[in-house]
This record gives sequence, C-alpha cells and structure tokens, in this order.
Amino acid sequence: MNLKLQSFFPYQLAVLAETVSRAMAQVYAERFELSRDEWRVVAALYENGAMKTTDVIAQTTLDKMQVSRAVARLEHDGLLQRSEDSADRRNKVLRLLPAGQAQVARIVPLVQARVEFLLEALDADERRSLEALFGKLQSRATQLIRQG
Amino acid sequence: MNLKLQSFFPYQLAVLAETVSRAMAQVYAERFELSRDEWRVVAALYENGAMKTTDVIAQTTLDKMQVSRAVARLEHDGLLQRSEDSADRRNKVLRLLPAGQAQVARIVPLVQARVEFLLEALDADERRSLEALFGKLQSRATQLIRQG
DNA sequence: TATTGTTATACTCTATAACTATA
DNA sequence: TATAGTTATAGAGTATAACAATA
Repeated sequence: MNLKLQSFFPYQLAVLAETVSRAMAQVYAERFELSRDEWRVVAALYENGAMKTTDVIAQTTLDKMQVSRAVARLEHDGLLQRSEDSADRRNKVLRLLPAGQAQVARIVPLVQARVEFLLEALDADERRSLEALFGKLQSRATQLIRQG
Repeated sequence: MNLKLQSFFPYQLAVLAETVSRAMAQVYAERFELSRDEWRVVAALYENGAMKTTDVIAQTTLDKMQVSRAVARLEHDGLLQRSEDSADRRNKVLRLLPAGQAQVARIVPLVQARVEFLLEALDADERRSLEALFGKLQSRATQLIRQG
C-alpha cells in the first residue's frame, strides 16, 4: 500500500465523493437554493409520500437536528407541510405541498441526467460491480467506526 | 434510474466516503489531534520530503488558505518548519521536523491497517476494477463541474 | 501586473446537550 | 422514565476577498 495521497484509497474516495457531490449541488443548490439536507428531505418525501420525521431520519443519514432545521426552512418556504400524527402526538408527519412537488419534479430530471452522464462511463457489468464493491466497503467501514 | 436515496449513486457514494473518512479520522484526529487538512499536509510532506506550499496545494486538493492555516498550526506545534526559497522569495518551503516525522510514523501504520481491513473485502481483480472505476467517474464528475 | 502566501470576515455546518411535549 | 422533536450554543470548517511582499 502507498501513502502517496493520489493513490491512497480513502483520499481518492473523498475527492471523488466531493466532486460528485458538488456536481449535484450545482443543480439543487445553485439553481434551486436548497441545502444538501433540504434536498435529501424533499427527495425522500417525493419518493415516499408523507413520512414521519423519524422515518426521514432513518432514510437520509441525517440526525434529528438536521432534519428539524431543514424542515423548518422548507415549511417557511411553503414547500412542505408539517402535521401531527393522531396515533402518537409526539410525531410530526411531513408531506410535500404542491409547490414542493413541483420544485422536486423540476430538479429530478436534471439530477438524473447528471448521474446518467457519470454512469455512462461504465458498462452494465461495471455498474453491477460498482454497486457490489460499495456494499462490501460500506459494511467494513461501518464495522471500523463501531470498533472505534 | 431510481431516486430512492438508498439506491441513488451520489448518495451511496457520499455515505461511503463519509463513513470511510470518519474511520480514518478516528486515528489521526481522535488519537493524534490533527485536522483533516493538517493530516493531508503532513502526509504529503512525509511522502515527498520538503515541498513548496504551491506543490502541497497541487497534491492535496486543499486551497492556499487551508494550507496556510494548517501549516501555521503545525509550525506552532513544532511539527514542521517553514523557510524561504532563495530562488523565489515569495515561496515558502515546508519540511517536517523530527517531531513531525515521528508523529506521522506513528499514524501511518494505524491508518494503513484500517485501509487494509477495508480492502480485504476485495480480491485483487476487484481492487483493480475499483481503481479503474474511480478513475472514470472522477474524470466525468470533473467534467460536469467544469460545465457548471 | 501577476503570483505567493497571510489575514479578515461572514457564513454555514457540526456536535452536544438542555429543553418541551407526549407516552 | 423514555421518546420525538425543538432550541441554544460553541466550535469547526468554508468562501470570498482584501492585503503585503515579491516577481
């Protein structure tokens, strides 16, 4: 193994993720003024319909504070609605408003086109292989963190 | 393509990179109190010996402000030495001091062991393939950013 | 005029925990 | 007592640009 940053796996991964993340943020942040956390929240709601805050947290890798703040801003901007869950009044149920739906509907094809552009570089085998490699690495990295 | 975050490529990549990055930071940050930027600077100097600031910038994806601040703290902590370049007195030449060398020498094997643990999940073919895939994706992502 | 590196400033993110309300 | 969600606050990181020294 080589410490030279350019060939050091964690460095390559960090640089690639940062680059891809910026390429996506050029769409949802620069053109649509959403933060990354706001984008994750609306993307989850767009895909799943109404969700409880706890489920959004589970699906987005955001913590409750990040979701709370993203939701407050999205509600203020009229993109989503927050309502109580009659089954357990500690929960909040989140739902995109029409303006939010429309906003996400404008963003999604642009973001998908960018992802497609990235993945065009890979054939079907390579895409499958990438997915498998990510799965293995993710599970090992999670193990490392747990061990501390 | 699927917008569902869990199967959305940029999301998987961001989560993986974040996890790996934390696993590495557990070593250099929690045990050795270096920031990510400081770690990149000392790693580059450890690998290459004395370097001009501009070369550190080129090799670390950090900008001049990040390097300037990282270097100021590393110098304050007695880990590196900053001196002038007689050929062009605008440049600063950076060099690890013995204390810095020793510090990095303690960190490197721990970090390498963690990377080895991650990559153990992959056979030789898979490692090569990962490297190739990263290269293709990085070049496409950079293209996207340039286009804006 | 352009480049290297430092400093200033404002802004955003993050981490931790205290707090309110419900259960 | 425990959980869902909000608020407070301090610290870290980021972005932009002004600036001094040198070329």
